[in-house]
Parts: sequence; structure tokens; C-alpha cells
Amino acid sequence: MMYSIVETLKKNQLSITDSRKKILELFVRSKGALAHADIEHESGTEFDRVTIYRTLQTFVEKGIIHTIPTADNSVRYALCKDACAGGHHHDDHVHFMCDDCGTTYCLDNISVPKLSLPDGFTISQTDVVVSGKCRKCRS
Amino acid sequence: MMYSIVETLKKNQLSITDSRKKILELFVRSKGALAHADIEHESGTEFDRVTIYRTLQTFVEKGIIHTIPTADNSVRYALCKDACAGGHHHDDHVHFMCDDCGTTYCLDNISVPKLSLPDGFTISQTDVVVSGKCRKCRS
DNA sequence: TATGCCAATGCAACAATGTTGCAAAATATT
DNA sequence: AATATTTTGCAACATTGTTGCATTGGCATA
Ligand SMILES: [Mn+2]
Ligand SMILES: [Mn+2]
Ligand SMILES: [Zn+2]
Ligand SMILES: [Zn+2]
Repeated sequence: MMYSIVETLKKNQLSITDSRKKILELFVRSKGALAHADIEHESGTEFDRVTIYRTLQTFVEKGIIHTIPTADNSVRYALCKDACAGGHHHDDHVHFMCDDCGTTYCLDNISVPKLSLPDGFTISQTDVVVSGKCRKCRS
Repeated sequence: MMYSIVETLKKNQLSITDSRKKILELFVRSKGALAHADIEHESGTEFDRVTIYRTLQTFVEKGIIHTIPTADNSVRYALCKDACAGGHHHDDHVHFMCDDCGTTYCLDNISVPKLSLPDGFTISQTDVVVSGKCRKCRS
């Protein structure tokens, strides 16, 4: 199970730049999801805020990371699986956000349930976000 | 099926003010969920932005309205059912947001499915938000 | 109905988050 | 190495949300 930063960038026809390498590396090393602010902190003053915004946007478009809806309406990002290449996302798993520590997990093994909706509604995407206490924070 | 604005405010021990009456009335009349900006538009320059924020916050605390997580991380609010009084929310229904018109619906009849999570995770809340096309927007 | 207390509002100031245009710098292509 | 293309940093701006404080208005009580 290894992840090659440069390979991923090349595979997605992105030029290899410092910011892209460093930011993608952060995601690979990180356990949970990252918010824009996390990245800004971790990388110090190395990159401009705008660059981080644009890099995240590019990664989402390419299917390298996906956004995670959260109960508190903050924006978080996490690595996609291989299946998401080419701008098409297939992250049909449940997300969990800890009420205590705020860590956001991709529960890759828990897939989102199929729902039947009232007549006239067509489904393009289903997001399930669970809140509660994570392993570390239950006391 | 009628909804008394003043009754609701009294029941929740809130003093009857213009902003509270008008904003609650907007929710009662509205089909879908409302964002802060919607309310700001609808009510013109009648109320200060800050008043709207504080009113929404109060309504959420009292269990008069609930927030809706959306895939695009914008904050929306919708009326609660009676069961939510006293600050305890029981809005265990699925939410739907139309990709075209942006209207956000409470699907009160579709309840969120029970999930089993990995060991160590405890669930306090489950949010399901579905995107797609609504009745009006399917072509 | 008038008095007075307390809660709610408006205003100003600020913080956080996100977007855009453009020149300079870095990367890719030849 | 020279050139063409992309990406970056900066500045300026827009939007969203928060806080403190003086003023206003609602409500209870007399
Ligand atoms: Mn995920
Ligand atoms: Mn709802
Ligand atoms: Zn935790
Ligand atoms: Zn629609």
C-alpha cells in the first residue's frame, strides 16, 4: 500500500510544483480529513492562501481528493480512492465527524445505503455524515 | 394543519418582536429551506443582518427550526416538527437539494437509515443529504 | 395606562473565508 | 537553451459570520 505523489500528479496531467507536492503529501500522511485552515497551518507561510485554494480546487476536479459535507458546514477534504480518477467521483462511503476532537474520518468500508425517494426526485449523489465520538475520544 | 406564529414564540418563552414574527412567517410560508441570504432579501432592509443571525440562532436553540447540511456547505434552515421543542431536535429525516434550482426539501417521510459503525465509534447524529433533480426541474 | 426592568435590536468594528485580475516566476516543451 | 504555457503571489475585493455597546422596545407589575 504505497502512494506516489509524483505519479498521481502525472497521471492527472498536472505539472509538478512545490505546492502540489507538499499539499498532496499532507493528505497522504494525514489520518483524517483536512480543512483549508489545517493546510495553511501545517505549511506555515510557505504558500499563499490563494494557492492553497486553487490547489484544492484542482485536486477535487481531477478526482484526487473529495469534499466532505459536515454537520457544522465546514469544508473538509480527504484523499480519493483510485476509482475517482478523471473527475468522476465514486466516494460512496459514510463519513464520521467527532464531536469532541473534530477529526473527520472516511469510513471506506461503510457504504451509503440506497434510498427510495418520492416520485419525481432523481438522485445524483447521496451523502451520509455521522457525528458522535471517535475511538480516541470516548471516555 | 395550521401554524400560529405567536403561539410558537410564546410556547418557547420568546418575546414577540417584529423580526421574530416576520422571519418565522417566512419559514411557515416557504416551501423549501431558507438560507440567511434568502431571508435578508425577502425582508429587504427591514432588519439588520446581525438581527437575522441572532434570530436564526435563537430559533435553532429553541427547536423551532433546524439546520440542514448540504453538499456545497451552505447553511440552510427549515421548520421543525412539534417533536423538536425544548432545544432537543428529532429531525431524523432525509434532506434533498436540487442541483438545478437549489431548492432544499425536508423529506419528512423518509427517515434516515440505521447504520452500524466500526468498533469504538458512538453515534450522536446521522445526516443524510441527497442531491439530484427535484420534481420541477427534471426535464 | 403609566413605570421600570430586562431583553432584543442596530450600528460599528472586526475576523474568517473565499474570489478575481494581473504581473512575475516556475514548469514544460521544442 | 529558448520559448510557450501554467502556476504562483500579491493586492484588492466580496461574502459570511461574530462581538461589544448604546439605544430601543416588549412585558410585567403596579
Ligand atoms: Mn471520504
Ligand atoms: Mn428537515
Ligand atoms: Zn475524536
Ligand atoms: Zn429543482
